[in-house]
Amino acid sequence: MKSEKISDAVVRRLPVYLRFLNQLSQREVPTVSSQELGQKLALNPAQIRKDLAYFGDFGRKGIGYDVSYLIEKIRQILNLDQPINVALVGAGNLGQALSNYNAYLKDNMKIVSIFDAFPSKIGTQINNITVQPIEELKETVKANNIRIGIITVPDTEAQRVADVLVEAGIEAILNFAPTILKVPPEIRIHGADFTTDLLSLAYYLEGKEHLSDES
Amino acid sequence: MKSEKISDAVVRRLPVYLRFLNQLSQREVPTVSSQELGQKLALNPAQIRKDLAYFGDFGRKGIGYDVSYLIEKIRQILNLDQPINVALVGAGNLGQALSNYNAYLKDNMKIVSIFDAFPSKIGTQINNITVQPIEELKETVKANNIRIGIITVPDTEAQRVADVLVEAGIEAILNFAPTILKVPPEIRIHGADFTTDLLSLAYYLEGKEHLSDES
DNA sequence: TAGATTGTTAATCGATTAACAATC
DNA sequence: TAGATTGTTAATCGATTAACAATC
Repeated sequence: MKSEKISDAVVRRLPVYLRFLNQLSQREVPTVSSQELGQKLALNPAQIRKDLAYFGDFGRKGIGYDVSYLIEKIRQILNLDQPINVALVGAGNLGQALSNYNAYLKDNMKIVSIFDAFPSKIGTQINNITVQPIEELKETVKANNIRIGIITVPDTEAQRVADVLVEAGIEAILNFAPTILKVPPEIRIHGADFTTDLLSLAYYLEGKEHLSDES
Repeated sequence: MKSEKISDAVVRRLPVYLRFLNQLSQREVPTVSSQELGQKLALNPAQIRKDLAYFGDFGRKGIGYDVSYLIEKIRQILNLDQPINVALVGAGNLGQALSNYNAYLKDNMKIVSIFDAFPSKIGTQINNITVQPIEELKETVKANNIRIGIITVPDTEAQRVADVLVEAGIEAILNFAPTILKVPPEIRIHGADFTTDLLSLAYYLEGKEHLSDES
């Protein structure tokens, strides 16, 4: 076990491990090797061992990793052994989809409040949560111990919403708007803009060569 | 201009450049420097110049990049100078959100068909597109020159859908299901699972130290 | 004991950044 | 001409992978 700084690349693989381990657990598989994990997750086994070894000696030589134990450990590392409250800002189509999509519920994460700026949205119910005006965000975040904010507003509003979230004391933001947001360095922010993903896929389409002008 | 292989990291930045350039274009800004791009996009200017130089000499020394010209070039590189048809598989909440979210329309990408396995969904209209059964996917993809597939079905169905898309001759897949899909190497696949993003954010929350057992 | 598999060091690979001559 | 900024090479940095002693 080292105490080097952990790179984001490593951290982002942890939920991937966790998800697959949960599947193994359901099937009551007792142990798993880095070999098998690597095969199923399309990762190098050495990388998996190294990732896990940053946090502790979780495996047993000659045996592999105990599935239940590793799940418990990864959940601890990711702070998922405590409930984490999330606020969603933007009750449009995407926001509604995310709030319905409660897959992270079992991981102790829960959207507890939803905000919108549009008057016609305010007061409506989404999954038993009443949509509140953004003016109430700060107070609600503090009162409900909300630590993560999800931004699903139009890109023109995203920076303003980010500012409000930061002011309210949120610690991390998942931003679905296609804009680079400016936040203080202590706030963790991940971009989740799928239009970027989709457009970049077009690069790989065949049938048209990328020739320079002077060809 | 080189003809090295272009890394995916570079390709994924191109849509980010494009998006910001489009904003500049709307404001009728004539030219932009790598310096300014870097500042606004939180990237190193040298990296931006290097990224662009892979594809051609688009800038002018002492001046910067002509906004309109660079937009045109990046669109060509990304194959966005031709219309690209997209199929969406999974007409649930997320799928509906994506199909409403027509931000990529202006980039020549268009969802032209929507598929679902659930009988109650089939025949319903989403944004003027009639939801079809997955059985019709192969034929429709071929008939409509659909080249990209978006998967928004439950993870248990994702691999099966991917197989159908591949068999239908799709060239690239954007997968929102939280599973690692197996596809032939010539198929480009990007994962867009936001639960991974969200869970990894929890790692960065303060207030609980990651101590080893023997501390 | 023999086979399997970890944790970790060293080697490799690739991506980012700095620096600067060329030139608008 | 002086200032700005590119394109590109070289230097740096960081992440991935290979290899293997330790050991279950």
